[in-house]
Amino acid sequence: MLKLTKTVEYALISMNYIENNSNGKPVSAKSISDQFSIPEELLAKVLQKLVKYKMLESVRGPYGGYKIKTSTKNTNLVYLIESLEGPIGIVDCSISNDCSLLDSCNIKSPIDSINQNIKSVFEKTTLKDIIKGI
Amino acid sequence: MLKLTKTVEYALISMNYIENNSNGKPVSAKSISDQFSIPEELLAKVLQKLVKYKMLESVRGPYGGYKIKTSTKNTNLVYLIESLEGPIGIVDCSISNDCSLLDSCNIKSPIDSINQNIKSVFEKTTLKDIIKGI
DNA sequence: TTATATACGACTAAACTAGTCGTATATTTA
DNA sequence: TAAATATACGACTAGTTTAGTCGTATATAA
Ligand code: SF4
Ligand code: SF4
Repeated sequence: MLKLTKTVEYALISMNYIENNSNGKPVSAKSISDQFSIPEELLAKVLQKLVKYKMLESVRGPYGGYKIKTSTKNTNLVYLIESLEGPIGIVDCSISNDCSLLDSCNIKSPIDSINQNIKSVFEKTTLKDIIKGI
Repeated sequence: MLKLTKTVEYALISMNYIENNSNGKPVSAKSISDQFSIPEELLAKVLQKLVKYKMLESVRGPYGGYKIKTSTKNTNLVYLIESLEGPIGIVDCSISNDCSLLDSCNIKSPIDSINQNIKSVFEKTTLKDIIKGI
């Protein structure tokens, strides 16, 4: 409950590792997977999504791999998480309005408020914070 | 991801409903289950846990049910959630120290900080806030 | 041309969450 | 004291989500 997914953790670990081990050269999925014992195919899919959403760029072929896009170091975690996992919300109705209790629900308003506070924690944290360590 | 469980939602809905429909008399699980179309046995188990952790008190037999313990209106949501679901933590290592990456992990420190911020959102919210609506 | 590495979708396994069932116990009222 | 009502509690099943695997295609350096 209230957990991040491994996908998100792998993304953050990778961004940090790439930033600190790149020197301008691309870092391969394999090298990250070795370093942290993350299943290679799984990690590759995560990195590919980060490329899709412009947080990394990729270089194919031998000596290829992934590089950080410096322009996205100010990206906040809501963007990263939602890119990987879809909308953040602590209950169904904060995402989709399809809860069957919606009409009778007596806690929606305070829950919405909590949800907003949770989101703002992730909004205030940027990739820069993760890459440096706080 | 980052979702509350139905158990927690049912607990909050029930506390709110009991508070506003009690008039000193106990409110039965059945009546709450009817009102919100929550499976009766499931709800009963949730309410029983709330009794176990002193947020409700129960009255057995006909005309029985559950009453709010006024002393616990200042209870915060960390206490309620952890009573029902165990320790709150956005990653494994914020709960149990048994992550296999613990030694090599390069994001533990910033993640710990985020985790603390998330917990404090729930710490700052009390049952009073939920019962009234914010 | 070969080896390396990303790209992408389909599939399986494992874990967690939600819901059900059966039985026991307490208490009110007739 | 019998019957009806309602909580107490543990075991079990079903459903959903998360994690991980596999197969195939494509790009590129040497
Ligand atoms: S409407 Fe109420 S019960 Fe349904 S998801 Fe929202 S908060 Fe939860
Ligand atoms: S040690 Fe790192 S990888 Fe493991 S749970 Fe903690 S933050 Fe996640």
